[in-house]
Amino acid sequence: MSYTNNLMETLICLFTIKNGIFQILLLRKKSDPYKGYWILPGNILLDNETLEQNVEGITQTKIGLKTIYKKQCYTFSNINRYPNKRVLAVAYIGLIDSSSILLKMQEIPGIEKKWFNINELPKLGYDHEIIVKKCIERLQYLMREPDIFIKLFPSDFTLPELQKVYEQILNKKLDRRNFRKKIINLNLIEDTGYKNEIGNGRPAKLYRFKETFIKQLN
Amino acid sequence: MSYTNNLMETLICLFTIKNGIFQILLLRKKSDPYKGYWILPGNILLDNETLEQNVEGITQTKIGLKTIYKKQCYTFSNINRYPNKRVLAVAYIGLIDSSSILLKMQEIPGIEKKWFNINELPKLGYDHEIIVKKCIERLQYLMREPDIFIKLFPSDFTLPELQKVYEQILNKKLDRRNFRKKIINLNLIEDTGYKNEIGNGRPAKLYRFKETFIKQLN
DNA sequence: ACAAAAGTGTTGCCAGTACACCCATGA
DNA sequence: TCATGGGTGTACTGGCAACACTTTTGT
Repeated sequence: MSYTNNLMETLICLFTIKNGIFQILLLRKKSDPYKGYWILPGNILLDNETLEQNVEGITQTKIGLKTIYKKQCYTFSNINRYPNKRVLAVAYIGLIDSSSILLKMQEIPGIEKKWFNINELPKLGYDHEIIVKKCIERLQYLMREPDIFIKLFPSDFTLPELQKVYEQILNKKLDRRNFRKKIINLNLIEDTGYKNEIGNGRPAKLYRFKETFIKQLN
Repeated sequence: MSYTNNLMETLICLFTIKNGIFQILLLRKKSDPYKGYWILPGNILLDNETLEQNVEGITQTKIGLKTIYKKQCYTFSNINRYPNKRVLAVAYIGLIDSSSILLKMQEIPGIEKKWFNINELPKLGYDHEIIVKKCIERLQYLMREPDIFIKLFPSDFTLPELQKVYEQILNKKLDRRNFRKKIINLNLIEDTGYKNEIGNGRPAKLYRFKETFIKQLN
């Protein structure tokens, strides 16, 4: 019974939508324990930084991005979540849109990272599967706020694309007409006048976030 | 730069309704730093316990209750939230009803505790004022779920009493007729047939939680 | 009788849901 | 011309908000 060895780590569940699919970023573990497994990006908390600073550090040194939108999710404290030593974990949800990934995410030497379809997760190391599950639950909750999707989703986009995002995250089918009505009534997006020309069938209208909406986010 | 000294504490914002007033339990700090200040009940996390076990420990040894309803709220990590050393805090919301306090809460030698009206908080030690604020915000959120009030509120009760609870926690006036309609439509409570005889004016009907509702909570 | 607080009903509005047909494009 | 997927309107429902008068008690 002592209290000198409570290490603390932060973990990031970084979500995005790539090619219309809800995905999460995982890193390949290069050393034991769990060598070869995929795990969440994370880091041990240092004495002289806050959790948020630590998350920023992970973002830059392990993910290869300058900054991400993030929200604290939950703190995990099972005794045996780590082999050999006691480590608590504070999980953060991170959100990023796919065009920011393309434009801004750098490769980092020695780090193997990969986006996984949320329905096709590999076997994860540690208790990270539980942590991912909790973060998804919280994200479903966050999606009640209608302005979250701008974090996940780039301009320009079509409403069918956006609907598929909601359907994947909330894990249920939505009615097309009702969805359109709801999103358009939010008054956050506008028609660009352009159309998405790819794919079968009638081309979908391209929408963008309104300037006023983007501004008020900063 | 090291990571051996990250102490961790849990803190409990224990809320109740006493005499119709929304209150929080604070303890008097007996030693420096912040000697004489009021602070949240808390404890340093040990190696061999989870956060929840630690909260249970506080509940029993510092508050004098066997168990409480609790929910993790948020983890605080400002570098200077503690003088001299670095301590992170995981805040929990606790809820208890006033008749459980009367029947079950024990005095503990050496501990001075007191319930404070939420609008008349004394000067708090550490960053506990910020933590209380965050927990109240989360509680307002929790109150959206209509079954939370059973944790805070004993049977039997009158609807005007219950309404005052909501008004205090949500910090706004509610319409009496609409409030009654909403609560009664939840179908969670029933008329006892008795009336509250004290006070001026027309006596209010006494309600109780339905058996079926109480059962499904366990 | 009057002061004080509790109880009660109606209406309008908005958000959510269910549901079926037409439109634009590529093959 | 047909297959594919996108776009649109209407009607119903339930929850929420606004609002004023009557009832029961103690003094």
